[in-house]
Amino acid sequence: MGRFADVIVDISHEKVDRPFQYIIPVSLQESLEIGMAVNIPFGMGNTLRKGYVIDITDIPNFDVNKMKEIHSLVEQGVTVKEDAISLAWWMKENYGSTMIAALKTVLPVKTKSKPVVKKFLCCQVSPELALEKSEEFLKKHQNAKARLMQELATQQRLPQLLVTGKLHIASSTIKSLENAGLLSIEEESSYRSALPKNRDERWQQQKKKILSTNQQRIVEEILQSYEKGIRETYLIHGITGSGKTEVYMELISHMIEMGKQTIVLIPEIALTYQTLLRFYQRFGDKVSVMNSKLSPGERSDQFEKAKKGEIDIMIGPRSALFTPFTKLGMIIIDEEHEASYKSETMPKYHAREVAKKICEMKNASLVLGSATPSLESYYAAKENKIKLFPLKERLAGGNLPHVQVVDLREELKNGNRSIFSKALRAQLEDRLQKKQQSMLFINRRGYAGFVSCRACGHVMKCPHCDVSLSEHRNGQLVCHYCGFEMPKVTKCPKCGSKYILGFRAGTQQIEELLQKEFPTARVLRMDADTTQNKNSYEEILSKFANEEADILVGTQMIVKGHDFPKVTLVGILAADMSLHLADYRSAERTFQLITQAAGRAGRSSLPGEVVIQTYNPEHYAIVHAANQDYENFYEEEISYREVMMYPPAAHMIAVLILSQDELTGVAHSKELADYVKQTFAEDRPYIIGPSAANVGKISDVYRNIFYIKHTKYAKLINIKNAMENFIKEKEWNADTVQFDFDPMSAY
DNA sequence: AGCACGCCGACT
DNA sequence: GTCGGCGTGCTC
Repeated sequence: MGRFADVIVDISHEKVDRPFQYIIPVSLQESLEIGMAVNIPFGMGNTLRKGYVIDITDIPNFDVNKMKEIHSLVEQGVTVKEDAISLAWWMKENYGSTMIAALKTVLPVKTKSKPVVKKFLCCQVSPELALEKSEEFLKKHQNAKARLMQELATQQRLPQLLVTGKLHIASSTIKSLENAGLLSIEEESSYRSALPKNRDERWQQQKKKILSTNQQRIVEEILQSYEKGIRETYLIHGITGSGKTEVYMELISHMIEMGKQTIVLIPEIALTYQTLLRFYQRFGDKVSVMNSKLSPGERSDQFEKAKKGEIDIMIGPRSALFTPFTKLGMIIIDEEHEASYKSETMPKYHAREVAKKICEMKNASLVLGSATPSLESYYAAKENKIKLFPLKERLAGGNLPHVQVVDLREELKNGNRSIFSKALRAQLEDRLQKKQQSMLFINRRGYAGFVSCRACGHVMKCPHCDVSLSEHRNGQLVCHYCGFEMPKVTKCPKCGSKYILGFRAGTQQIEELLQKEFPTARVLRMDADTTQNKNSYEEILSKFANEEADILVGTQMIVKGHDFPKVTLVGILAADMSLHLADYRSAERTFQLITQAAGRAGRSSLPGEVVIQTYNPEHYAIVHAANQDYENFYEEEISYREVMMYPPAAHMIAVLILSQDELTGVAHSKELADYVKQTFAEDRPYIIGPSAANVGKISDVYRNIFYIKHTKYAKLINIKNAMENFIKEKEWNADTVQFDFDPMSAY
């Protein structure tokens, strides 16, 4: 037992992102272990802060006379296990983040990112009085206060992050205004439980289904090599409706028989009542569910259960990966191509890669499944790095749908300006007569409900971000990036015209048009607007499943994992909407979206029909999606990636420079890119940029971006480390630099 | 992140 | 002179 402890302080800031050494008091000599949460006196005021012990040693690295003692253990603190610390370290190294950010990611029980506790500054006086106060402060040369009051005059409620970021306003200033009664600080959080409280008879346990020979073969092969002690990665390429979930469940039940535990990752959007139901029916109380909206208490309960071995299966989104199972046997990642497996906050890790690492550490196997595998996984399969299992038949009764591609340019030539092509309208008519159901899917990426002036073209934009405001149902104009809100305008601020209107969100417009063209049809709509309350998502789906509607209109969210046997027609209205984003994955994403949407049709003995409407019928993503031909899509897409040096053929880091000041942001990004160019000239990295990011400003923070491409991932890590040092030496205090390895989308 | 120190302008 | 806000630097 050593005398000193290396502690990482719970402050996410590069400046304090290093171990601080503390003396272990006699009272803790016996009990202190690596990974424990401790209270430590920190800074000149010796304020007690939380920290994590990452090492215990006898060698002091700091003047022992100046060293402080650990104050105490954190009551009910979560201890990070040693493997979790080394995992955090691995993530910090591979993705570039602070150690504490990595630790908190690995330690999901803590008040991690999601349990949205947002702080708001609320103005306690009228806007007029606030302006008055602002001028008063200005006269007294109290600039910071004046700026803040001015801001509060225009907006009653400000996110605290915006204030501290935008105006460099120190916490002391906020505090003194709070004490003066001019503002108050409100905290906001939203929680919801994943599991229904009252479970009806459907939650009874059910016996397993009989597997097809194909399914059985996959299960056996994986289990046989598992029993031989072989741990590898498997990719199940199962077309929609081929029964991948049955394979997972069979694998899990064998894991349970062997006394092993399983983590099942599912994209958050697919984590629905029905999915959970299936797992509960099979495994009962051995299953637990993670959900980003669970309260910290509920989360901690779940992990406590997992640690004690009271459950054998954890189902959840990305964060469920860090379930502290002691006897982990397998990690299953369903829909492994989903973009939501990539974290958007630092460290920007990919669940697939971290899962691989966890499997190596804990001696477990990794199973990936998808109808449209990511290029990454399929590439690895082709290179024999992972084992591929195709699952090419639909289960009994289901046949692949017939697909028809409609060229919208032709429709226009023939004078059809409506959203519905002639073919689609005829098909809808037909289904209504036959009393079968249809689904209409709109690819809504990049379609915001923005407000613009019909006279001069002026678009209402957020004053703090480089994005247009969207109109909400309550009439407020809202910024989706920073939460800025303002009342609806009736007059164009630029030209004074009163013809300033919001472009209705796509789905709503389609719903109205459907009602007009098919007055007898019962239409349900599902999008971000109609699924705001807790259960509305389930309500809409079960209404549709009970055939209380003929047509379901929706966005991305309707294509996920639901079986509606009576659906025989799927219409994809704007298939190429996502094709022209400046983004190397746009073809892949379009292919996936169309394939998944098309897979909704013909899930029973009734034949299915899919109508794809597009302006680019000859684009390979659309052609191959129409043929449900993954293989050829892959070949074409991978050769493009190879030529262009995009992942997975090569690797790439996106370097995002966030700055308070526009000009220094541009200067720093250029400086950093030049540094890489010069220092690593002989490694010949391929550098794109720097330039302003797509969204050039969020919450008054300017965003500049450049990309570095190289065939060797390890080389990119070297470059990242060098950049980190460069930034540290340059002391760019006002800037933050974020790294994103093999990004999922353009910045 | 948050606390203390020190600079600098305003007021006695 | 001195009071007090605001920026800067440091934290085992």
